Amino acid sequence: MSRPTVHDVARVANVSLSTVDRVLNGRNGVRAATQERVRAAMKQLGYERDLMAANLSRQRIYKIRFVIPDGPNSFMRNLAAELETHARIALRDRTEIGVSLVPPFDGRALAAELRRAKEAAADGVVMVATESAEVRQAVSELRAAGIQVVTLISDLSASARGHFVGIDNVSAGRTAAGLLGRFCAGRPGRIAIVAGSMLVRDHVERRLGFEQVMHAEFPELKLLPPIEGGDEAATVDRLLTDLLREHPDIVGIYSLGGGNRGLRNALDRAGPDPRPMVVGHELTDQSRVALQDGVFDAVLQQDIRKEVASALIIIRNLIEAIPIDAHTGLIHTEIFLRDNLP
Amino acid sequence: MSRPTVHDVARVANVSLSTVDRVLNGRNGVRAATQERVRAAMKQLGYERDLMAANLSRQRIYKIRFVIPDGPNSFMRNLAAELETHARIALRDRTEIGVSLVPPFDGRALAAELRRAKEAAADGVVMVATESAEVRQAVSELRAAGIQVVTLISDLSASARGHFVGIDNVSAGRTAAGLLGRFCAGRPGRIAIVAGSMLVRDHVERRLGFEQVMHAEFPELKLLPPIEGGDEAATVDRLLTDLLREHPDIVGIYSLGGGNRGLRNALDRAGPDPRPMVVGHELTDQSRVALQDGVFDAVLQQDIRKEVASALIIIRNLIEAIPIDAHTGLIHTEIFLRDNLP
DNA sequence: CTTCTTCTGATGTACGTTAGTCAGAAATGG
DNA sequence: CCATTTCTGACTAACGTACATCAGAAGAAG
Repeated sequence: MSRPTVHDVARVANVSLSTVDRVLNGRNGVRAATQERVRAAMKQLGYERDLMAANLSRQRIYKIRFVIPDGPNSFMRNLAAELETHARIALRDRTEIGVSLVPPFDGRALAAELRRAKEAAADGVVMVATESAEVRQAVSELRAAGIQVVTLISDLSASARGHFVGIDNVSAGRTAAGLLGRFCAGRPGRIAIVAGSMLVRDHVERRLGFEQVMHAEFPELKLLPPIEGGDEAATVDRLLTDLLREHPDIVGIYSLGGGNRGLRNALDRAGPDPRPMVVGHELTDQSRVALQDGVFDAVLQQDIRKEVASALIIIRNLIEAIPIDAHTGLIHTEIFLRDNLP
Repeated sequence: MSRPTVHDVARVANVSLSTVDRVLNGRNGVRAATQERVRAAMKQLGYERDLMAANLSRQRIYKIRFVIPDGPNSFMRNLAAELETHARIALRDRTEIGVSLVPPFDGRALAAELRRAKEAAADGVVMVATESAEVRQAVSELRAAGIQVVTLISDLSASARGHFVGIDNVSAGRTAAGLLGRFCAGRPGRIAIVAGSMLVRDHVERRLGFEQVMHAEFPELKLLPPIEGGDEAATVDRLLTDLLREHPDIVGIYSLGGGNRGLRNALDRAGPDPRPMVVGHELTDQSRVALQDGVFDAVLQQDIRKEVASALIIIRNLIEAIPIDAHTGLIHTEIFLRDNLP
């Protein structure tokens, strides 16, 4: 049996095709009682509109805008590159992808760009969020204008965004602690945390999860307050070099953001005496080499391709009001050791 | 600019719509020279047939058959359940999913079921492979009949399958060794390997990767030959109990298949003296509890939902001869510690 | 140059939906 | 009960492709 069509619905509800169409597309001019009859028929038949036929008919093209941080961060550069290739493929699915770059960790600039997406009449926006009142305000405006918003990689708190696609950053932080704690087994000392900025939620959450498990399971390891390197190699290098000089008893480092090149420089300069164990994030050219050289012991990673693919599926479902499978947006944190590098 | 249509191609190639259609769908009755002109026009315009319109027109429904092992194995039961829910969703994409269960580790039964799928004129088959000449033969027949074949979870060697969806099992084995080796640091002894059957390629590959890294990086740990429990709790229990009695110096266990309930029973019976470290596969109800109780130290896991989703995308692309993104089928091995259980 | 075969073009219908027009029916108000 | 408003039905043309039919053109063979 093939699936029911509008014709079947019309027949069962004892109305004309036009009326079914009016109900289906929320046009006015149908009495409440008749609407009910139509809806009942749809439910009875298990009618689901054929999205392909519908889109074909209405010549629909989904306009999706990605708003992502600019700058030297390798991870974000990979994201931009990934979007390039996706743009071509997505056209097959009637999806047009645009990309805007904004300064990182800058709520105002992000909010301004979001407003621009609104002017451009996008159907949906996918953004790497920075926490700020202005951003939350801009997101509300977008949704009020009927534009769907999905946060990618870094979420917004208490936000009106339709969905989040990315890893569970609290869990990632906990995992990092579980690994780093075990790796440092038997040599108590201090743990340094290198963050990008406490303005982005993913970094905040990773720190939170990390500290939870560290305190609970590895009390012999003392946590230093995080240094904020802005994901820039030079800053990380400088801050970490100072920190290492100040605390010679650092046995482990958790790098929960970018700027890993700076981290490596600082470590190389400090010398290999009792090399601290290092857990980092994001498999980039730098971190991959660092793993192979034994400078990094583990790297936590989110698969950016899968995230982009998920974000596209989710935002299209949001636009079409199709229920979303809870698992679609949940990206697992991958763990790389030297042994399972791809 | 919207994408070009057959009309545009016809205009540019200076032929009629009918001729373009004949070329596009490989019907005969077009001179070679004319075919060339049409193809040139398509390339020049960057024409891509609109799959949605095409499917709408030809009323195509993709018939996909999943052939998976039957039996008490929780992991496979989850897979079956997952397929149930997918079956409903997939209908939206003109995809009809059928499921066949076959006895596990039985090449003959699998081959017979594959032939049945051929009779049923499926468009594609997704199978959890068992290594056997009969199976390879049946797969060849399917492909000769124009039926696409994708292997899921466990691959076929030198096979004619169109694609494999699952984790890199060699890498999974290496990862397991990397973890178990580090966990056993400082207490040399023997390592037990518990497999399901050496007839399925995923188990063979996991063992291979495990032994690679164990020999290379942790030579102080001696590997025992694997026991084959057929993924059945009772058998695993019996074999492992014997093994533990025979070798009191087992410090680590790698369980690369199913039957984890039996493993747990055996361990509980042996008592907690110097509890061996355990790395297992697949997050099921049993293994989750085992992690929480500290009986398991790590669980490697493949996300079956993602695998099913990927398999569907891939087999549809195979059917339509759409190029396949190499990353679509690559499922990452997820690592769960007690700290990052979902 | 004719006859026959092989190509090609023109045309129409269909797929399931959107979206419009217009006439006529039903409900509402007075 | 009539005038007026609000609903409803019948019809039509798209969207991009598939597929069938038939007439006519071009080419090959005689």
